Amino acid sequence: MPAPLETRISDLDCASSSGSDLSGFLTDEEDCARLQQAASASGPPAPARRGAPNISRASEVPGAQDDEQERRRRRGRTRVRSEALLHSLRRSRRVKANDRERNRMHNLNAALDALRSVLPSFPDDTKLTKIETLRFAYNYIWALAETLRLADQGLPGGGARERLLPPQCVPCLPGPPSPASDAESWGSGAAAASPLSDPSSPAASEDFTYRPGDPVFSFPSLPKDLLHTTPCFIPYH
DNA sequence: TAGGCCATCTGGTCCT
DNA sequence: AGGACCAGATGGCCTA
Repeated sequence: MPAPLETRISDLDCASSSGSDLSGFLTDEEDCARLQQAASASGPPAPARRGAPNISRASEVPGAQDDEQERRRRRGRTRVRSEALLHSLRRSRRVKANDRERNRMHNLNAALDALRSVLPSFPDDTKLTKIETLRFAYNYIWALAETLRLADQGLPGGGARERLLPPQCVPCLPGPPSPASDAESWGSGAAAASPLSDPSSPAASEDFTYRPGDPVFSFPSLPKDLLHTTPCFIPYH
């Protein structure tokens, strides 16, 4: 059985709105305040103050208990008011959900910005779109793993990262997963799950081809001028 | 002006 | 029950 309307309304958290731009709608605080005001107006009468005489409205208005039409009108007004309150309640919850959703998307965008910041830099005034950022990061990881794998195949003794990547690329790279950060340990996991054997890897897609010595980022949706200003993807000789 | 990208709103579904 | 997540809809802005 649902809680009484006035109880649910009083439970509303009125302090959580972020002051968002909701032109045309009530803010959360406004909604809550209005709901609570309406609830106090239409809810059951407040408990009598201690010592105050407990006198009902009906007894205040002699003859009102006999007026069936008046009671019916009051019931109708109460029902309409309750429906309006429920509508406002839904509205208030919707506004709060919108607020959370907005915040969630902001967090997602912040994560995308963080991802952009660790990808090799493009010209400062160029910002990758969301889909480009994800594709780029995917290819970037794949290419690093593939470069290490090929390098470690052809260059015994490891150290492929240092040999293959120019010094300016080092700040671009995410750190290795463990403190033992030699090329073998860094690349072994990727080699074990080689992108070449993965049908979802760029190498397995007809859109992507990778040959040693090629610039490895060549997915078609990225503008060519961006690709050619990428500093980090040509194997270092 | 069409198309791409983005932010926001919204209702449904899943999870805790 | 409430929050997180998701996908669709919508409108604004920008660019070719």
